[in-house]
Amino acid sequence: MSFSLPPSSQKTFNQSLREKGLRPTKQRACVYGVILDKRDHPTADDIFDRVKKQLPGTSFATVYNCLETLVGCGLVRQVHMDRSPTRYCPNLSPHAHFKCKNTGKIYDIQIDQATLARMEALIPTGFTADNLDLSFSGTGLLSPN
Amino acid sequence: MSFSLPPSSQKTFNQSLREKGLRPTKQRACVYGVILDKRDHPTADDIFDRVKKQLPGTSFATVYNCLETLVGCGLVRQVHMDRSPTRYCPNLSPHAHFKCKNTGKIYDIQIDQATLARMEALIPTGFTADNLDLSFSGTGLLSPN
DNA sequence: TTCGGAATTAGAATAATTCCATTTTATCTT
DNA sequence: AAGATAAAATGGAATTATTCTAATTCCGAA
Repeated sequence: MSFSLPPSSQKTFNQSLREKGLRPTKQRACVYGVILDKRDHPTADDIFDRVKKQLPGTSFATVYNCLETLVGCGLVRQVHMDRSPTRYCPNLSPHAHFKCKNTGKIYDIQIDQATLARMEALIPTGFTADNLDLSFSGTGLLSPN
Repeated sequence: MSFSLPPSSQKTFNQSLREKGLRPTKQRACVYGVILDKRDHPTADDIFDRVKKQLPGTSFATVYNCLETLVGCGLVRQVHMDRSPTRYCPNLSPHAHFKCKNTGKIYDIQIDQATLARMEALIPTGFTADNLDLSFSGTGLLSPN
């Protein structure tokens, strides 16, 4: 029925899906699990590899389906940097992303409430945003050049 | 030699390319021209169609090559919204983008200096950003639902 | 005016993602 | 508990934006 998720995540997982009338399948749990487990902003490809170790029969399409479902439930978020492959992130608090051009590594950067408010204030009247994306690219700590 | 660009843009165009030891070819001028002409954040595809009207022999690869060159010279900027096709924009002042989910239209939103400074202040010490992207998605003016 | 590197071209190749038709599974009903 | 039914998973083909490659053309300097 379910899969090896830490108990509190398990509960959130079941609830979020059930709220939308969706089934908490083992594939969905597994995908969610690997995203929670190693918070390195994996791509669908990375996730596929990790999921296959636990559920060998899983197909690529299923990984994409599960990811779409999890995003739809608000359990994970997509991270887009330029047109590189979509990455997935279980951090639901308001945060920006920083991509190091040397290492390719992506860092979460928390956004404080005041700065968030200022950014939202940029939106002209009459427009309603349901999504905000802030990202930086450059060089991170310990990166030469 | 060159192409139909407004005189002041023509000058910027020639200078920016020459600074990098690149040639101001007619294809490059034409691509730059269509981006300046209709500031609707066109995709490479849109640009290809518009360029072909003026220079029928132009290939897709050339459009991509020219765009890459223009971006490299700082004459135009890429706009990325999720994983939809890259769009191009000649607005070089600090601005965010708002994409209306109903119409697909993209709007420029100016970013004031104070807000820009706050966003830059989010970057942790030791990190150096050479690029900042802020984008919103939601519903724009006059969009039903 | 000729040479050499830069730019352009057409088409093939790649990579991420989505689609489709079929099979399997979970849940609901009895 | 068994069967019905709708949802989910599967494998492979298809799509789409973009990049690559190899051959040709062009421009600018000597």
